[in-house]
Amino acid sequence: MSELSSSVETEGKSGSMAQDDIVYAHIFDAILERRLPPGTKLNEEALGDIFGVSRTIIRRSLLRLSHEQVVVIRPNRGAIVAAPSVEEAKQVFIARQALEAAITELAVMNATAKQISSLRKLIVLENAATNQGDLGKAIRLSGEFHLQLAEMSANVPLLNFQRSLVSLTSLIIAQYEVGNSTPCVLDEHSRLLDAIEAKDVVTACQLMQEHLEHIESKLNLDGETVSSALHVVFSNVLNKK
Amino acid sequence: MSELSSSVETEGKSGSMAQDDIVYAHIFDAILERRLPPGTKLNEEALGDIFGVSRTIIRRSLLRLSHEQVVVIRPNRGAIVAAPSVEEAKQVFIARQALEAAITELAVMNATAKQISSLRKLIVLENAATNQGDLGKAIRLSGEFHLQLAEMSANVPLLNFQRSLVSLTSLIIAQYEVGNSTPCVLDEHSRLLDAIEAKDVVTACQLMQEHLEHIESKLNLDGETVSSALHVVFSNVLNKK
DNA sequence: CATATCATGATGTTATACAATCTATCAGAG
DNA sequence: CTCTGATAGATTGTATAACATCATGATATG
Repeated sequence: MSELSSSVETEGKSGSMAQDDIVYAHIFDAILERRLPPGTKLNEEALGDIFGVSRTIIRRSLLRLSHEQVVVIRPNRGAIVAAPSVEEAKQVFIARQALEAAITELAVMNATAKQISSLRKLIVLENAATNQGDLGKAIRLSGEFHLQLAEMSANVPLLNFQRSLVSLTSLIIAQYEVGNSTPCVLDEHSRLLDAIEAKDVVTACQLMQEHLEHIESKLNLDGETVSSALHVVFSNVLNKK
Repeated sequence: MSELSSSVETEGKSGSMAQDDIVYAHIFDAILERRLPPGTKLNEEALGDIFGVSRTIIRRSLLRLSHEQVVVIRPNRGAIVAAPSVEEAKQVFIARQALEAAITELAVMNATAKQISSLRKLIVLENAATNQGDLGKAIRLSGEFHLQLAEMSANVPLLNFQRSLVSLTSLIIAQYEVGNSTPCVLDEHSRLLDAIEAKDVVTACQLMQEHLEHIESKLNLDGETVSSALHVVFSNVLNKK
C-alpha cells in the first residue's frame, strides 16, 4: 500500500479515519494509479460487497468523487470513472497554469525547510517508482509532489482546487499519453524545488510553466479505454468473511 | 423567488431538476442571501420536514454544500453554515485574486456579445436591488456577476472553483462587513465590463484587482453571528400538508 | 460550587422495500 | 438475416425504520 498522506491508511492505525474516508481513498487511489481506467463503471452494490459496507457509504464516496470531477454520475445510470474529453483536458491545463503560478509564488514566500526536505524525499520515491517501472505509482507520486507544493502555499482553497486538478490531470495522462514516457521529468521537479528554496520567484514560475507545457506536449488525442474487473482491482481489500 | 440561473427554480417548470437539487438550491440561496447567517445549525430532521423529503436527501444536500465549503459538517455534531475565520477569509481573497486574474484574461478572449449584454442586464438588476435596500439580494446578484464572468472564460474547472470562492466571499462579507455599504461598487462592475468588451486585457485585469481589493478593504475583523429559526427562513417553502 | 451521572436528542450507519429507469435479451416483422 | 419492439432483469433513487454512537444539557452528589 502507499506511503503518503493522500494514500489509503492501514486499517487499524488512524482513529480519525471513518469508513467513509477509507472507501473514498481506496477508490481515489485506484483511479489515480489507473487500476480503474477512465470509463470504468462503478457498481454500488459490488463496491459495497468488496468493502463490506452498505450502499449508503458507497454512494457518499461516489458523490464526493463526483464533486472532484474524478467520477461522473449519470442520473439513473450509475457512476463511471471520468473520461475527460480533449476539450476538457485543454481546459484543465489552462486552469493548472493559472493555479500553479499562484501556488508557486506563494510557496516561495511560505515554504519551510521541513516542507522542502519532505519534497526532496518525495522526489526520491518518484525516481524509484519510475525506475521500477511502476508507472501508476509514479503518476500518483508525481501528483503528490504538486499537491505538497500546494500545501506550501498555505492556502486552503488553492489546495482544494489543486487536488481536483491534479486528479484530473492523472486521468488525462491515463487517457492521452503516448508511449510509456515518465509522467514528469524528474529533473524538472528537482530544479523547480531548487528555485523555490532559493526564493527565486521568477525562475520558479518560469520552470513551473515549462514543466506543465512539457507534460501537455507529451499527450496524444486518442485514448484507448481498458476495462477491468472491480474484484481484481480491489483484491487487496476484499471483505474477509 | 429569484430570477437567475443559480437561483431556485419554480417547482413545476424544469424537468431536469431533482428534489436533490431543489433542496440544495434553496439552502444555498438562503445562505448567500444571509437568511441563514454563518454559524446557523442545520438540523437534518427539521429540514426534512420543511422540504417534505427524507433525511437521505437532506444529508446529500448538506454533503454537497460542505464540499463547496459553504457548510461545515462536524462529525457527530451536525452541519452548520460555515463561519470563515479571519485567516480563512484572507486566504479566500488571495485565491480569488489569482483566479479572477486568469478568468478575466480568458473572458477578454472568449466573451460573446450575447454574454456581455446579459451581464449588462445583471448590473441593472444589481442596481435595483441595492436601491431597494435588499442587501441580501444585492450580494447574491453581485456574486452572480462574478460567476457569469467565469462562464465567459469557457473553462469548467475555473467556473467550479469560482462558484466555491464566490459563495465563501458572500459568507465572509456577511460576517465581517462594516456598516451597510453596497456589496460591490456598481460602477466598478460596469467599467470592468467595458474593458472586457474593448478587449483591453491590461485594464480589465487592473480593474478586477482593484475591485477585489476594494471589497476586502471594506471588511472588519469582528463579526457578530445572528441565529435564526429554520422555519421562519424557509416559510416560503413549508411542506403543504 | 464543582464534578459526575444520566436522560434526551441528534447523527452515522445499516437493512429493507419499492418505484422509476436503464439494459440486455429475445421474438417477430420485414 | 437484420432491424425493431417488447419484455424481464438489474440498477439506481428515495423513503423508512431501527439502532449504535456521540453530544448536550439537566440533575444529582460530593
